[in-house]
Amino acid sequence: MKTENFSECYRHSMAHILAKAVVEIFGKENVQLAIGPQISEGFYYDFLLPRTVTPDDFEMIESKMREILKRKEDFRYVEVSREQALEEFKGQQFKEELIEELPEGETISIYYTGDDFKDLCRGPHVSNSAELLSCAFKIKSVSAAYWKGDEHNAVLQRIYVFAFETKEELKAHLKFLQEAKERDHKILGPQLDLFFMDPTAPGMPYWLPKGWKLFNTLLDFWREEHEKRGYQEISSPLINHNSLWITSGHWDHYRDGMFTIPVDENNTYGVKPMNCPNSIVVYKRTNRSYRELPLRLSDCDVLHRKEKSGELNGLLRVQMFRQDDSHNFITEDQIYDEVNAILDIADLFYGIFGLTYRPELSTRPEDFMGDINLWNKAEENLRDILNKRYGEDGYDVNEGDGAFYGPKIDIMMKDALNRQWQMGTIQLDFQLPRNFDITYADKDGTEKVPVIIHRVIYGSIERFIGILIENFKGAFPFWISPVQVGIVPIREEHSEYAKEVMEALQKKRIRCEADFSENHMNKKIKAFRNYKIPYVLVLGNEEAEHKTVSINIRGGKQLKNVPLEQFVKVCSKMNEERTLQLVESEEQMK
RNA sequence: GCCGAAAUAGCUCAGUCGGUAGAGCACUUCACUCGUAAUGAAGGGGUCGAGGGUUCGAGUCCCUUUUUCGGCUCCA
Repeated sequence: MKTENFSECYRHSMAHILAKAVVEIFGKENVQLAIGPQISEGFYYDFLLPRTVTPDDFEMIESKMREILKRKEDFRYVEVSREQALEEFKGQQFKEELIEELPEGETISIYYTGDDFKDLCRGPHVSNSAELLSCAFKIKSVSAAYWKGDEHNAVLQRIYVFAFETKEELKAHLKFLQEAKERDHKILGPQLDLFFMDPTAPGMPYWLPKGWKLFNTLLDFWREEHEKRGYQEISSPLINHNSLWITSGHWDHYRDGMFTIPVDENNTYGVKPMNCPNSIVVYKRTNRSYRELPLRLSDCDVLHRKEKSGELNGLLRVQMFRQDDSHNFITEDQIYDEVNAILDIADLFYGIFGLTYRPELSTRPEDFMGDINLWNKAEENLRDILNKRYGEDGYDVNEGDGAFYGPKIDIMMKDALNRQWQMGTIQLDFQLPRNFDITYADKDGTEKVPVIIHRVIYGSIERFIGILIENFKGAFPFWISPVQVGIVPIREEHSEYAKEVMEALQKKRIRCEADFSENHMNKKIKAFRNYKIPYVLVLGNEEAEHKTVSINIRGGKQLKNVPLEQFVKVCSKMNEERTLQLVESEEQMK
C-alpha cells in the first residue's frame, strides 16, 4: 500500500535511507548528520565524515541503500519535547544546533527508520521503506558544502542523488542531461569558432571573427533601439585612480572583486568592475537642469571583476565582460515611467529571441541607506509596474534582498541545465548620487539630488551569448548568424556564377562565404553544415543557366532552383525584420 | 577559497604491469572535375598543462602548481 502523498515525500524518505547507509558504512560515532532536503531532481544529504567520499564509493553506498530498502522497515513518527530531542541527538552537533534554533512552541518530531536509525524531521514520510523499492536512484556527485551555506562554518560533504518514482523517469532525466551537454555553449562556442579561452587569461574570452560578428550584431540592434529612445552612448576610462573608487565606495566594499594596478608608491589604480562612477563623472562635468532629465548615458565598455577560483563558468561567469549598460539620471517623480519604459525594452529584446524570463523584485534590506519614504514610494512603484505587466504570479519577490542603495528588478533566465542566471537588471540607486554629490537645478531653482537607475537589458553580452548558444543549440536565427549563407560551386567552372551570387548577397549586406576550393562538393557542404549556417547554396550548370540557387536549409530540407533574386529578397527581409524562424517553405521562396 | 573529477596532435580520444607515443577527423601534396553529410593515395604534425621528486628508465608512480568542469542557491 502506497503512502497517500507518496510523490511529495519519497525523495525525502530516500534521503533518510542514504543517511542510514552512510551511518552503517562509516559507523555511528564517525558520522555527523547535517540536513538532507529533497530538491528538484532528487535529494542531497550533508555529512561530516572521517574521510572524503569519492566516486569510487558510490556503488558501495548505492548497494547499501538497496540492502536497507529490502529490510522493509517502518518509518515511525514520534513527537518529543525539546529536552528529549536534545537527549536523543546528543553528540550530533548540527542536530543539536537545529533543535536549539527551533522556535518556541513548535512541534519537534523524530522519524525512525527501523529501530537503529533516527533523524530529526518534520516529515512527511512513506510508512515503510518497501514502498521505495520501485523508485529509481543514482548517486550524482559529491561536493563540499558549508554548514548553513556560510563559508566560515564547517565544511561538509554533500552527496547528491538523483531520485525518481520510476526507472523511466530517471532514464529520461539522464537523457535530458546528455542532451544538455549537446547544447553546452562551452563546447559549441569553440566548435563554431565563436570564442575560446586561454589559460593565461582565465574567464576572459577571446572573440573570434564569427563570434565577434554575432556580438556586434547584438550591439547594433541595441544601439539602434536605444538611440530611438533617447539614450546617448559614451565611453570612459577602463582604469581610474583609486580616489574615484574610494568616493564611490567600491574601494571599501568591492576591492576583493577588483583588479588593481599599483603605479608607484603613492598611487594605485583600479580596473573598473562597473561603469557607474565614470558615468557620474560625465554627469558632473557641467551643471544639470531638470530639463535634461531623464539623462540616459549608455555605454558598453569592458569590465573586469575578479572571481573566486572555482566560480568561473564558460561565458556565464567570466572575469572580463561588457554590459549593455546605461545610467539613467532621473527625478524621483520619474521612477515609474522610466522603469516601465525599460521593461518595454526588455520585452522587445527578449521577445525577439523568443526567450522567456522571470522578473525578480528585491526589496529594502535591513542595512539600507537613505530616506525610508523614498524607498517605500519606489518599491510601491516597482510592485505596481510588475503587477500590471506580469500579474501577481508572474514575478518573484525577494524581501530584504535589495542592495543597500536601492530596490531592484532582476531578469532571470535558465541555461541548458536549468541553472538560473541573472541577465538584465534594473537597479534604483539613491546613494551613489550623494556619494558624488551630484545635483540638478529644479524648476524653482533649488538644487535637487537625482536618482540613478543602473540598467542592463542583455546583462553581460558574454552571458547573453552563452544563453543564446544553449537556447538555439548553436543554430541561431538568421539575422544574428555570423555566416548567413554558404556558397558551394560544384566545379571550378561554376566559380564565376558563384561570385555573381555572392556579390548579389553582399550588396544587400547578407553575410556569406563561398568555398572555391577544389574539394568535392559534399565536403564543402559538410563544412558549412558543421557551422550550422542557415542556408547552403549549391550552384552548378542548372543554377547558372537559369540564375537560380539550390538551397540546403539548416535542418535537412532542400529547395531546388529558387530564383536568385527571390532568395536575396527573402534573406533581406529576415535581416530587416529580425525574424526568429528560418524561411523554409517553397511558397515563401517563390 | 572548499570537495570531487579532468588536462596526451588543431579537434575527439586510445595508450595494459613504468620500457622512450597511436587512431579517426582536420591540415599539406598528388590523382579524381564530381548534383547533396566522409573519393583514393601519400605526407607533415607531440617538451603527454607546468615545475620538482622516485627510478637504470616516467604520459604512466609521488609532491607542488596552473587551467577547466560539476557542486558549494532548493533547509529539520
